Amino acid sequence: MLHLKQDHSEFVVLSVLAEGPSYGYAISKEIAARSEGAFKLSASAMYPLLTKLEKQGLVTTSWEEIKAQGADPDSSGRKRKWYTLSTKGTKRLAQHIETQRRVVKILSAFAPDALAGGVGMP
Amino acid sequence: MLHLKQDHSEFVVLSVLAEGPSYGYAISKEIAARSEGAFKLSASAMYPLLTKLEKQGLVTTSWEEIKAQGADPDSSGRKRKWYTLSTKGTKRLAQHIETQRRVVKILSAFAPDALAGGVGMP
DNA sequence: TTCAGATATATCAGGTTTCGATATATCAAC
DNA sequence: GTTGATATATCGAAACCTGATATATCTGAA
Repeated sequence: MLHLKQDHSEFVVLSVLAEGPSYGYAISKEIAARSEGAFKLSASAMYPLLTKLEKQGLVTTSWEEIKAQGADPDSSGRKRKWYTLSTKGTKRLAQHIETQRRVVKILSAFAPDALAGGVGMP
Repeated sequence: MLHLKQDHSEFVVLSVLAEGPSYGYAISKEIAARSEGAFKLSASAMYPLLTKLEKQGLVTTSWEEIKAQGADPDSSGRKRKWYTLSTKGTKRLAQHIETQRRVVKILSAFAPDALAGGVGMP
């Protein structure tokens, strides 16, 4: 299982948010699901990262109160913080994709036999 | 220009050493050359990394005295530290290549249109 | 009904890594 | 002689990741 870091984390989170708003816990699960368990973004890495994205204006946020079925209307319930990709975030994602392409292409120059044909080939 | 970090740095350095022994400064230049200037591994990242590789037994080292043409035979001259890939290092490089393949493959699941076909395609 | 496990967010200390600056010293070329 | 390239290395500041910890709620099985 590969622990995501820095660039990959940001790319993957923005990528998930590109399909619609989501929140920390769900993003974490989505990453594990889409990577078939190969990628892991831990909670202690996730939340600081989301805060950073918010500060940079790549996402906007809003809180949701989660009421249980038949719960006391006055009870506070659980809270859920939704993250929505901003225009700036969309642009950043495009940059990440372009960078990733470049990196993969150049890395293949350091291991031609092994990496060439490694992606998108039949 | 992309600054290499952690995993990529190690992979690229081992990859260069796989073609024969080399030394810090030359490795740095080789990386810049092979990536057409796109990758940069700074000296302050290079030397700690090489020391780490040595401690892990992935490379073996030896010092060379560089004498200038017609220089005083007693002068100390410059020193050059050669790094040679060990058997363990060769195995590690193979692991890196395999990991890199996996990562690229899985990342493409997060940006299918953009990354699929990005490497090794006509 | 009780209790474990999942949901949900967040912070902290500790360790690693990276960057930019700095240091030292030799060599080649002009 | 003086600039720029060669060559290795360390330092402090900053950024980052991990594992642990904290808090609190909801769901489902025993």
